[in-house]
Amino acid sequence: MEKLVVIDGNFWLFSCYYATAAMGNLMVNKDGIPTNAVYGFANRLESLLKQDPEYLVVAFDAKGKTFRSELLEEYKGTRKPTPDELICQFSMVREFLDAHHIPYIEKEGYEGDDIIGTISKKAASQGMEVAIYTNDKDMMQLINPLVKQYKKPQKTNDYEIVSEESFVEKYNLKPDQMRDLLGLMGDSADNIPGIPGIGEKTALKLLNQYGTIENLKEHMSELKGKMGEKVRENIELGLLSKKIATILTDAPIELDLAVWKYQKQDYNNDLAAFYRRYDMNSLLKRMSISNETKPVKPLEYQIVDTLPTIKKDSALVVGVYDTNYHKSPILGFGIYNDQEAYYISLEKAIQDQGFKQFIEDENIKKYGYDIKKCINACRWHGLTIKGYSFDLQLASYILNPSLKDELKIVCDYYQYFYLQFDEEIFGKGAKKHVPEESILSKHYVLQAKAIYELKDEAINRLKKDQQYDLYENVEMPVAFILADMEYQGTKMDQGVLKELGDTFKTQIDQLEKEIYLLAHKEFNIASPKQLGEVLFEELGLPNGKKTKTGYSTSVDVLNKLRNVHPIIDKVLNYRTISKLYSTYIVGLQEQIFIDGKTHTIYNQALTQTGRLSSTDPNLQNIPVKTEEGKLIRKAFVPEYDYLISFDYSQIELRVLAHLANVTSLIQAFNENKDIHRHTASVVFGVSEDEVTSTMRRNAKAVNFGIIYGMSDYGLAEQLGVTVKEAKSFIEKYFEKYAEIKEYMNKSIAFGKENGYVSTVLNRKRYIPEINEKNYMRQEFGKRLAMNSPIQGSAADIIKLAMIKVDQLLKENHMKSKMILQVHDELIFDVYEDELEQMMKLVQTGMESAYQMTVELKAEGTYAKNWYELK
DNA sequence: ACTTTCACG
DNA sequence: ACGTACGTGAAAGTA
Repeated sequence: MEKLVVIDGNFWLFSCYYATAAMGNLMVNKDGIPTNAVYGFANRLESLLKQDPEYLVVAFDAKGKTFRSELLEEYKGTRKPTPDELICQFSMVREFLDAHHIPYIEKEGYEGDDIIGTISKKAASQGMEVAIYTNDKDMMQLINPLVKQYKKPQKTNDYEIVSEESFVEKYNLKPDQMRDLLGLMGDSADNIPGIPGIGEKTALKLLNQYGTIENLKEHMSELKGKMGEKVRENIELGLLSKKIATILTDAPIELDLAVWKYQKQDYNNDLAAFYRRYDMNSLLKRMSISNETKPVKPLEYQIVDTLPTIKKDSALVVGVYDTNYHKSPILGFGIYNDQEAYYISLEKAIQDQGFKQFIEDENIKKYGYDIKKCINACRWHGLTIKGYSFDLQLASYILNPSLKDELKIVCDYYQYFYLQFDEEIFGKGAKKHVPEESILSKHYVLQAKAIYELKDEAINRLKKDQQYDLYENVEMPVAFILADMEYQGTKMDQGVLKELGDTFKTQIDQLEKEIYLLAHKEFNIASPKQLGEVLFEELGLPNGKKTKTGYSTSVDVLNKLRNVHPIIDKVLNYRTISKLYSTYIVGLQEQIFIDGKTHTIYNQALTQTGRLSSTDPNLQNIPVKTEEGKLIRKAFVPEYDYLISFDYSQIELRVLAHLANVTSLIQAFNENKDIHRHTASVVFGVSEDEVTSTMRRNAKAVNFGIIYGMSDYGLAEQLGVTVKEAKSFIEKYFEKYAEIKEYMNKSIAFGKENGYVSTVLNRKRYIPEINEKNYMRQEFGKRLAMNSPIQGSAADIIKLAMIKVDQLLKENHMKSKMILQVHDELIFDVYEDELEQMMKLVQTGMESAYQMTVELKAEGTYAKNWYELK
């Protein structure tokens, strides 16, 4: 039997919206447009399509009034206004269906229900089965032996099927009587009155006896008591309600089965474009995984055991299997230029002279994607790649730092759609595996081809945006420096870690016992849920903040309770030590290679501001603020003789002084003053000698706050003062430093106008939030506009410093090595006989990295381990 | 896979 | 009246 699937479009869209919007995390695309409802809709549709429906159509409510509101003014009158974030998705879902080539119907003057009613009646009269996808209980009146309702329960993704049989069983009524039932009992969702005083139970009883409201009217004189009175009084309202609850089955709509016939497509470019436009990457991914015949650029290549002589510049892809490329296998290499295309496996490549000649010839330029990864992965296998001259990842990151790091996504950004996700080739999670060579080789050669073909486009875009200099003369050189730093690694003293770990472990055990004693029970202290229950329910401590899931037990909450109960101090202490133990003792120990060093991975194409980030392990957040945490740093030792560390003094404030051209700040910096003291003296109107420690502390907080685009509330929270006091600090500050106020306003205006802000080296950050309607998001956008140029320019400067210092080290033939970068700090592993010279070179390099109206100042020390530095 | 917490600049 | 400081990564618990 033929089957027609009808989707209640409005119901789906609303339920998808509220299912996720209620969680408070509204999904948006890159431009800040909410997409959650359409995303959910698309997900539901995709899983439905897996069952290959024969005929499929979606029904929507049309704009404007229907006959129902003519009959009853207050119809649907109690509905909350539809949120703006959903309204904008009405047209988006139609755009989605158009892209998907799925037909939909809307008709002025009719609701989606009436459309569904009409077409299910017509289809059933032709002997077709009909499946109506909705949870709306009004719709149950349409059920008959051929028409079934498919309701989606909240939790599962399976549908509950309501057939005529199951309906009768549940209500002891015919589906058609649903109209009478609603007419009698009313419907609060649609604000249909029904007969006041009659609820579901009475209505069912009456219908069992009289069948319809019309028949009830004939016999209503028989009814006794209060109930009889109510019925007689409002029977007309009941009839009107029934009329409103009746779904039309004769709307002017034709069965258009030829159009509704569902045709499965192998690949749909419109849909792919839609998913990309709204950042629905998982759907995009699923779409490409589910089909095998999507267009792939014709590709001819050879799988070779020995590489022929290559003379031309080529794209070179190194097939690194795991995310940590310092210990990952390499599967093989893809090589492409406009005349040749090869794949060679690692095994063959290692033994092949042709391959060796190719990668080591620096005159043959190579183009790659994440060249630092390629270079270092190869080094661990004894292969040296020279002549990498282009990195598509870095180029794309400069063009837009918000791009995701996967090559396929980046290629899509250039409208180059011929690649597959790594996940499609290798699978994910536990199912990740190496595919057969034909698939693998094709993937890598296609990637090489993409890089080769996109190189000029990327460079042209960089030049057009005047960002080529930043790419070519900053990011590219930094990539090579970082490669060396990572490979060089950081020597670890494992004895120190072991000993410190034992101490921490003892302390943890001790604290654990004490906490159990104070709590009168044993529980998992590391579980915020259990801890919250113990503190705020069992011990009855005053609870303040709540999180989405329960009580907040974070430091700032617990700190306020320190004097209330002795358990708090123990818990805080337990937290600190456990953190140190698990993250820094155990975590670091796991990351030490057989050479006794850690080899971190710097992500150079991740942060939105231009900073680096560090993983595996993260060496940019080694404890320093508390004494016990700082002890971890004793484990970081030189491989050679000493460690040197130099850090920029107040680089972000100096950048701000420069960008905003703040005369008095510039002067204070150039006179080498204590900047927070200076600020305090300016803001509080006293001489620098008269600045108290509180004044300095407040000024310092305001100085930091300024960089973050501070709010009075945020500052108050930070300083532990009232919002009013915080506000007056800020006002005074802006009064004294009027240039800063002016600069911030200018930044915001620029961001609004252009959709991005930029740094001293023309690094851009796009800020779609700044033009959103949502107040909170817009404010966030403004803070980004204020903060990003400052944080980003500081990041630019230290990158310049790295290049400069690296150059100085080379010119002076130093054997010492740069090993770490921590945002405003550079750390070196140095030989004793170079110590003095290194101290000078590093300082010079850092201080002369970039010319501003403010001088740059770098301060440094040397020591036998990281703990002793500074 | 997500949330909470906490380490850093 | 809203609800709030910028940028990160790792571990553990929860679902």
